[in-house]
Amino acid sequence: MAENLSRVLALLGLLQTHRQWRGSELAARLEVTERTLRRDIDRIRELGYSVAASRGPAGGYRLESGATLPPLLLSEEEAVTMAIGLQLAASEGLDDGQQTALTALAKFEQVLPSAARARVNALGTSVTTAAAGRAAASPALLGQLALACRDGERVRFRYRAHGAEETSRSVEPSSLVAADRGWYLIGWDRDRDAWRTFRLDRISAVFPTGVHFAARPLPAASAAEFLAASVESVQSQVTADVLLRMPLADMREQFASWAVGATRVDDLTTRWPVTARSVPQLAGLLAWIPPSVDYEVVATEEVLAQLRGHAARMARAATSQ
Amino acid sequence: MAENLSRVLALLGLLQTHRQWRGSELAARLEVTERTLRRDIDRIRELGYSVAASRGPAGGYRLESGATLPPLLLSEEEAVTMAIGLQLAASEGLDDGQQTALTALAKFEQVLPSAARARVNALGTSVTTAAAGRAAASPALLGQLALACRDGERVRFRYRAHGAEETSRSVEPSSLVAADRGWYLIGWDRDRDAWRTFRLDRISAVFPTGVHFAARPLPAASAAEFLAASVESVQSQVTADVLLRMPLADMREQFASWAVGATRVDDLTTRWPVTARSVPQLAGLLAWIPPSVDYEVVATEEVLAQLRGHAARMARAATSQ
DNA sequence: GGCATTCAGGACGTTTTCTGTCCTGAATAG
DNA sequence: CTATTCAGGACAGAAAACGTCCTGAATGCC
Repeated sequence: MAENLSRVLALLGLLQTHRQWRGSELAARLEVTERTLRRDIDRIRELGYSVAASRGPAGGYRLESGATLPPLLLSEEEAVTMAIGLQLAASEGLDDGQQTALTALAKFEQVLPSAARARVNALGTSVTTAAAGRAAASPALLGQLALACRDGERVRFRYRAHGAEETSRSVEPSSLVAADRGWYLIGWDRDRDAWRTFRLDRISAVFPTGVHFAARPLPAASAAEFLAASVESVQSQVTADVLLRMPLADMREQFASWAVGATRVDDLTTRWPVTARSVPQLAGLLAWIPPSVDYEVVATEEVLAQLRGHAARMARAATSQ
Repeated sequence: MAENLSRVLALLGLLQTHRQWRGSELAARLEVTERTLRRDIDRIRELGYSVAASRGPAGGYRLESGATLPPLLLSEEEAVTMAIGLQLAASEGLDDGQQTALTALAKFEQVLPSAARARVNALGTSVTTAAAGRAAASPALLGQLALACRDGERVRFRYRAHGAEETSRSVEPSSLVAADRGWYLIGWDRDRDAWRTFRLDRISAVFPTGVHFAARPLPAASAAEFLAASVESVQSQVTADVLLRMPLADMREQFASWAVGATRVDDLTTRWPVTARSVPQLAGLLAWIPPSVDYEVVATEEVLAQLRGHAARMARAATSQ
């Protein structure tokens, strides 16, 4: 029997739900002697996870941060939230973590109970769409393709290229990239014998073939091209200085942690450096400056022109009917 | 020795990193006989996690979605990404998951190795600030308080109320609420013997006292009041119809999954219903309409006025120098 | 300074489990 | 038809787990 194993796992789970537990209570829950509990705790310690103990009344055991992360025992609720959080992190273009976000997502995709998966899809689309400026990919699709990329599994899907008929593609997926306007899949198109990029929102009816392929290195030239096409738009930044007609102290007060990097110009003016990934995002940020505060944007003429255009359009759009 | 335990855990980890594994390979990695490996697989199955096996060449073991989620074994990288994703999910106001996001975050907070935690803080602030319209709370603070709320642990911190001196507070934290303008902590102020709300960006120097308290139910009247103050601003919505000067098909094409709910008005016009949590957020969304597309906003006069004000201010702000 | 509470861990005997080494079966792909 | 891969019974020696009993030691409270 794996009585032993399941008990230690349960113990880990318990330690993760409350900060502190008295030994007697844990022993009772697990239906073992306190002596055995102590041995279980030792076992967990031997695995490298640090559990601290304090003595005396108000003492007890607690799981602490150690060298490595213990196995996470999540409720289904939490798992759903985490999966959505990951999608957000991925689509937010958390540059550093984009690939890791996808490998983590693949882990969920593999084992998430189907009821939970349904909830992820339902909640995920609403949240991700609302969230940021990027067209959100369907969570289900993202998960499926992330898994296929990770495992090197050939997929077949229907694709509707710009203005063209829908066609069926057989692709060896290589990686997923979030660009400004949406998600792209980079993969080897087996029918056309060439690397291609596919916009995720034009992909439908994906199904994994179960056939695995040997990883095919992106040729240097094309790789550069592909990455240029995607990474450029990910990393390109718009920087601007916003001169706010308000004292630095007030600005700190109202903007809270947004205020990072703001400096005083004079008693009534604050300089607030802003970086965004695109002009629309910059415009979105400016929208949050309180109505009572006047401001001025210092940026390249091109950026300013776009902002003016945007403002003019919005002014026209919002005339009373 | 807990050799046994650690091996099964390692096996679970391996099964989570690739879709499929051959038995011989797993056995080699774990340095046991294949017979023992089969027994380990059985143990995992006995725990309720479903691992499927297929025979013949190209066969192997794979972890599948079952009734319950197996313990997740994440790399530190993945954990960092996930923690940030959770913060995003929480601050994005994932309505359904707001509390779960925090309890999940608390789990991380408790066990995340300190190196990883540092990275979460560093990356987290930058991402969350850039992300959305809400003033982001420091991830560290959020995590700390989430933990204290979950465990019913009294905390002490310094608080600088609006325009007042900084004071020291001793509080029994009850819950964290994300409102439009930022995060709030609801707690019982022990010095004032009353329920209070605290803006997170005015809290500093938090430290947990280690003293636990019995959960004190929010009195109905006050609870209503508190929740009104916060939930109202969370749930209040701004709705508008945007009339886009472009055919529905084109709009679908360009807006992809954003286009949900859009309907055709005539050959050249598309109606796009938008809901946002506030006018600034609405303005932020409008910013993403491509420059070449003209549009018109149908909404209450109040909303329109705010949009006009915003547009006028931006136009002034973006004049060339 | 006592006293209750709580973790720590050695010793021991019995019971159970685990592992490797055989083996035979059965499904599957080419 | 054959090679490959999972499945699982039997067996014996080694190892571990568990409960019971006990002594220490830290801690907070009165």
